[in-house]
Amino acid sequence: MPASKPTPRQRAHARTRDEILAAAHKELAARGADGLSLRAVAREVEMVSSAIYRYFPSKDDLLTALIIESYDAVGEATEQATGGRAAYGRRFVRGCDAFRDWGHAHPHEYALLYGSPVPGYRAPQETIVPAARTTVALLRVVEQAHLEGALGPRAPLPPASGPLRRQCHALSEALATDLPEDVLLRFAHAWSQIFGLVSLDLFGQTVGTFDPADALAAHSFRTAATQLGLRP
Amino acid sequence: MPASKPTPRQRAHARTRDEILAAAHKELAARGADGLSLRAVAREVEMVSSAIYRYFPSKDDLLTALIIESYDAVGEATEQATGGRAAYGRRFVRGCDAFRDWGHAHPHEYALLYGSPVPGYRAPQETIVPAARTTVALLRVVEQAHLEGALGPRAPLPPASGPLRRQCHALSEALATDLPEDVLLRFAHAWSQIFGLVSLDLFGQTVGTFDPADALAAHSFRTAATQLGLRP
DNA sequence: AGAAATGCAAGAGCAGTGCTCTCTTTTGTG
DNA sequence: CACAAAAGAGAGCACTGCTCTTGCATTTCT
Repeated sequence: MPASKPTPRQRAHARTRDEILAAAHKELAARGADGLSLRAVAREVEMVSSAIYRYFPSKDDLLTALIIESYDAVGEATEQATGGRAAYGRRFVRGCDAFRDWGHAHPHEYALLYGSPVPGYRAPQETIVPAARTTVALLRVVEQAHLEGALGPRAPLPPASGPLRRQCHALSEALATDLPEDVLLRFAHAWSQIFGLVSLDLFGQTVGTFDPADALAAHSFRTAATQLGLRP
Repeated sequence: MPASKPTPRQRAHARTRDEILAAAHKELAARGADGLSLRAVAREVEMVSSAIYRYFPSKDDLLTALIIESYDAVGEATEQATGGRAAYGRRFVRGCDAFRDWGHAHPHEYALLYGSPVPGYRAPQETIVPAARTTVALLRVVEQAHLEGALGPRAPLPPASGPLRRQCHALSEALATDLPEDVLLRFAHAWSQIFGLVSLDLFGQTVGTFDPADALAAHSFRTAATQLGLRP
């Protein structure tokens, strides 16, 4: 039973759902994740609060829909940025920049996705795939570089423990990639660094040190690319 | 006007304040930052909710007190771990482990300190110093190693832009350290990586990849230490 | 075309929240 | 010991998520 025939009723339902979602996004951007009030959303779309429950069984479900949309947005942005024909190092850095820029443009969404988990909220299965898009976009750049033999010299890495090597192996299979273990590890570290920097920046942890963090971010991303063996 | 003579009344006030704070900590640990309800705290200490306001003017002030306590706790833990006479690389890694362990032991506190900023809450000035303790503890290890000339070889770094060099310079003065610019930058990257990894882990961003993240964490911290030129 | 089924919005209401105000009780101190 | 200051109690306001019932509109079937 695919969308063989969207009845007028279904169309109306979907349209209202989208309206609610748009209003919720607006609220989220304006007031943040826990300032997000179902009643405020209801006011925005000129409905009574209880009517929202016809479209989203609970606030968590509304939140989930928002999270998925946001993951897709940031994933899309990063994918876009990593495309093109530039050198792999450049594409990687551009992807990082896109990630950071998106965060700056949507701080509340970023906080929702990458910040403290909302208490009582358990991320459902369907968020996992969109959540991975950003990371995978960056990883694909490294993968392409590796496949073309364009990966330059890298500093030696400490030896990996048994469990860690097993996780790398499992991850390789899950991602259907044949990146060598050490590249995978380097990528994990690079992603930690990138994510850490952007989070420190957006969560206000850089005040009094590297604030604004633009210059540090540029240097950090470039360093990460270099450590991965990506050439500019 | 220092605490020249704490009157019985002041003592009682301080005692009650501490009780409230302890109860709030308990609530925070149990239910998380926005599950933290003033009324629940009041119930815990067997007071009526309005009575709390004699001790904390608002929920934000209570939160601030909690934040400072928590920053001090994690800072203390990290400082402890970086002490001793072991090699600098070991001490650094131990500090990282302590940071991560504290986060695992107090996930809600970690989220409060390092996660999404609580909406509407603006961290007051007095949180800045305790907030820096953890980072400074790790930095001091690097500093000591540098002073003793024990900093080993490091991979080359991309060139730093003008603004970045200025920030490094200002930071050096603020920290009263004479670490060279490149070491400061490497430290910033290392801290980003450490922080990023712990946050990814604690915020559930590693599911399906490196989960549990213990092995990756160990490798990450070791790598960070190596990149800083710290010898095990 | 008329009747039945269905989706939908509205409204009231519950239990909870932060916070303010007033009033009474306790308690340390001149 | 009397009194003023501090602490606690309680009611109340505006808000929250969520549930349930009640009419109304629209679609679908006969």
